Amino acid sequence: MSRLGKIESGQPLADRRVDILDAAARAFMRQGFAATSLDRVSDEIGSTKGAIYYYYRSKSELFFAVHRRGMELTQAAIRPSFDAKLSARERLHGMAVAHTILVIDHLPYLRVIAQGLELHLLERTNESERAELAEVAALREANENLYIRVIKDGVESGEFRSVDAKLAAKPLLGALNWTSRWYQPRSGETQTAKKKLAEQIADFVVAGLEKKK
Amino acid sequence: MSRLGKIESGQPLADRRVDILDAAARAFMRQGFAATSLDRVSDEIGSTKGAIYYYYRSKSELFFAVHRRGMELTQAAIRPSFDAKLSARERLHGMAVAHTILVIDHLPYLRVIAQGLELHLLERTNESERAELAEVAALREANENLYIRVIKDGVESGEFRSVDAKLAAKPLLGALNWTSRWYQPRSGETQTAKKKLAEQIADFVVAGLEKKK
DNA sequence: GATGCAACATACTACTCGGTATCTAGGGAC
DNA sequence: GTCCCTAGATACCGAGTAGTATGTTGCATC
Repeated sequence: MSRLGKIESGQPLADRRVDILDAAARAFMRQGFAATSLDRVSDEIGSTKGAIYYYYRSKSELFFAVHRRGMELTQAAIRPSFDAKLSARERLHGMAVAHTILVIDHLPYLRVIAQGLELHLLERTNESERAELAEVAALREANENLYIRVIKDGVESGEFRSVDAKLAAKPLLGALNWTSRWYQPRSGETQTAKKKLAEQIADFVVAGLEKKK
Repeated sequence: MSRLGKIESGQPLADRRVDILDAAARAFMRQGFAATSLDRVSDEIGSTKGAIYYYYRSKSELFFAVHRRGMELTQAAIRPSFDAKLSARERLHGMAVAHTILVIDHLPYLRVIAQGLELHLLERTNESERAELAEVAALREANENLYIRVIKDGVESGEFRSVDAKLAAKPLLGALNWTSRWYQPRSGETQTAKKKLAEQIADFVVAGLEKKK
């Protein structure tokens, strides 16, 4: 069997890749890129560095993979509300709720991407890493663009104040992403409790744009 | 004296301390704590590691000093508006404007504290570092409390929606702190341009709390 | 003009960690 | 039962770096 494919008895290869990625996300969340050692990451799955290097070619490739996964999760979470046939206000509200619940449910990935790719990676990298970096940046931009577009829609429809959508998206995303920094997972938190929290944050960002009337 | 430094009777010692702190803030901003080497920091002021260790006892002490300075700057920036005898709405607006302008004017310090103290420092530290960490956390809380109190005031006066002030402060601070992540210094940016940007962000966070009427 | 101290510079040590090269268990295929 | 490939484990190296121990320079004071 060639690269990533399953064969009988489950999908061992894909599973191990995911195990490693999850462990890396947790480690990067807690300690950041530089302070995280691959020995620690492999310890967490009861394995050694050899396992990681079997699936990933370098530490930074693993880091980028965490970022990409986080971005894709985000896109998947907010897309449906963005595409819904509703008012801009309701679409934005739905995006913000979904975004916040995503942060809660996938905290390691979302906190890592909220921390950002550390900039020194930009400087001394080879060509392939530079390409991955560009890809991750493009994914980030794609997510941001969904918010920019819905803000524009709301301005044009008269639901929102007359703001510069690109600029307005910044504090809006800040409010949402910040959740990954202060939220502490509560064991046994109900789905309704999560949703209530998400609604309050969504109310805040939507109200920040709405016209007073 | 050989190196650039004191000439006559100024406060050479305090100046050098500030030089080092500024260089450290810039380095920590760009690369984070773990990836920043003290050799690099000292290079930036045309000096060597010996100079740093003359003024600071460890790398983490230097890191904490950057944090403390950032917190103190923040407190100093938002205090006046908090204390002003105005409506809660106007006080919060003033705080947010001052906060944002501070971020722009002291980006290295503010971005470092927005990144947060990396959590692995919490784990394996000695007693004195633990104490400094507690102090920095207290300063952070003090700043957040100013926002919480003004939100409460606004709720009680009926200017703001009936929100949980502690919870509402989170996305609000996220919107403000996020500026340190996306803002790129423009050489020759005018004071009015900065203020215009700050006003728009302040409008957003205030509107997020206000009652529609 | 010898002494003392402040303000560093220099040299060195101990240790961590990314990456690599090599080894190995185990399960199909024949 | 031999081959062989997958999925790692183990051992190792070299670079980078926090912290330290010691050297050095210039000014101030007597």
